Amino acid sequence: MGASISGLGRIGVRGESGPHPVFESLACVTCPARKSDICGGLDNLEIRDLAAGSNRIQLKAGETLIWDGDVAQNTYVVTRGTLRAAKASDDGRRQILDFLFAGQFIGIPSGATYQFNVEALTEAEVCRFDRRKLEELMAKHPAVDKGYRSGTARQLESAYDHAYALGRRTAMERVAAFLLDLQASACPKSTVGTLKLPMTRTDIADFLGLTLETVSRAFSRIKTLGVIRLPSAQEVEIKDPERLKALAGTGGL
Amino acid sequence: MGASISGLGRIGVRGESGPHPVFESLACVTCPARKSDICGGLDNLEIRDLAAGSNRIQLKAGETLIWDGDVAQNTYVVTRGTLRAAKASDDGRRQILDFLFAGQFIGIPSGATYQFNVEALTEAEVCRFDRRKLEELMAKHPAVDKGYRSGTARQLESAYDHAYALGRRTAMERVAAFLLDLQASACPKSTVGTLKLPMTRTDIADFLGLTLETVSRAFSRIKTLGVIRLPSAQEVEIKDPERLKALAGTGGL
DNA sequence: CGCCATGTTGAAAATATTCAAAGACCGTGG
DNA sequence: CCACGGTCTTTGAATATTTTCAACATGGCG
Repeated sequence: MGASISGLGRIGVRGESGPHPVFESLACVTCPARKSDICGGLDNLEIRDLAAGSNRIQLKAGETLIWDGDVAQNTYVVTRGTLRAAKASDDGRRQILDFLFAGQFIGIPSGATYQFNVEALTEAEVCRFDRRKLEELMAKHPAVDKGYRSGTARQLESAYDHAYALGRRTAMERVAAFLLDLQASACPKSTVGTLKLPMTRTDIADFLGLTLETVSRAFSRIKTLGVIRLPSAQEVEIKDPERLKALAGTGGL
Repeated sequence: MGASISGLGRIGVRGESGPHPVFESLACVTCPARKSDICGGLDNLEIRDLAAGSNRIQLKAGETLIWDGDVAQNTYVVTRGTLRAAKASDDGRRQILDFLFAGQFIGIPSGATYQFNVEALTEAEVCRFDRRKLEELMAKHPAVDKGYRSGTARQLESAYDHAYALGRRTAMERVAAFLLDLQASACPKSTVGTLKLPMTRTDIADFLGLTLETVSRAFSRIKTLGVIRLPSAQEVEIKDPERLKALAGTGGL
């Protein structure tokens, strides 16, 4: 689906090489994240400014983009693949804060350092913006400022929904709601109605505040009820969205 | 502590009356939120712009400032008292997202409507900014823009910490960490080291994703261990902060 | 002084976790 | 091409934590 697009995006911009205005702005024009928060408000001429302040980074599955505690110098827009943002404590516990798909941005520092890790779940590509340059861009282009603001607000809202799920939903409800959220998101799909999960049961558990066994049991249960089908462990076909909503307990929220 | 301050703030600005530049800017100068995100970057001359676009609202304990689903027209800065932001589902479950003390702002809409309630826990006062005027102010004063941005980022970070607590901490750890957070916050104190809780056990439970009984048991347990003292149900004296940190399991996060 | 909301404590029940074992899947190398 | 090893997933049974239900205590306020 994004093969030719990302192919173009990489012309003359291998790995961490510096910006290259003409090709970069071309890359922007065809970028899967072209309509995303930061880039969305600019026209194809204005976007050159943005392209000049950014460059692409290729990530292999498992690679870490952001380390907890690192000095926060960049903000990234995901252009391909899936990443996860997580907090880990040194006793081994982990809480995944969000799964990041194409179009989302990450790296909103409140202080001098990042307070979470970001790792690639699959092969991925991100567009890197230097914070200082990005702030200049925001000052120059109100559309960038506004996009950044509304993107941050959306992330805050999503964090609030997540808090409700973690604090007040049962295991079954969390898993059902998770599948519905994925369906509505930019999560890869094999066909419409069939999700191709880029994350493991452990990842899902760490996102939902459960154990991997509990997640697996919930999947099995929902399958047994005939609400989903599992062609493979990574593929989820939602056969009955209405009943899935009922399982998610989406009664007024 | 804020008696004379809020007294001054109310000169000629009773209830929901309109802005009154001179007195308002005076109110700003002595406002407890003078150094907060939105107002903090401006000098006493520039702040008149802000004062002209804002007005004070008095709230009684229990009053609702924001209704879930309302059109998001305002952003508020808390100038006195304590509020709570929460999501409620119509089956009676509730998740408190944050307790708001003086200096914090609330009402960052990602869409057209608010997605949570905000209610006053105590008698309170907030400063209301019309969203449209606030956006003009952000365009005009980079300091306001920056303050809003960093305030939002801080809220996002706090939401992430909360997600870790809700997803991965035990009941005991959540309660212990909650007390430490309160101690570090603008939560009212009777004396240094003694918190004056403006919220009930039920509120704490709904914030921590627990039941009120579990919260009560955790308080009792921590008291029995000699780590806190409870002069009354609403007062918590932290006798041994180090052991409280240990109970919070703050081992690397 | 007494009422009503708030808080505490106990015992039983429910939910999710932990520990354990076995099965499925994937990629690699023989 | 198939066997092998490792990772991921599923499922079961025992255990732990938290919730639920219930009763009683406390305390602020009319």
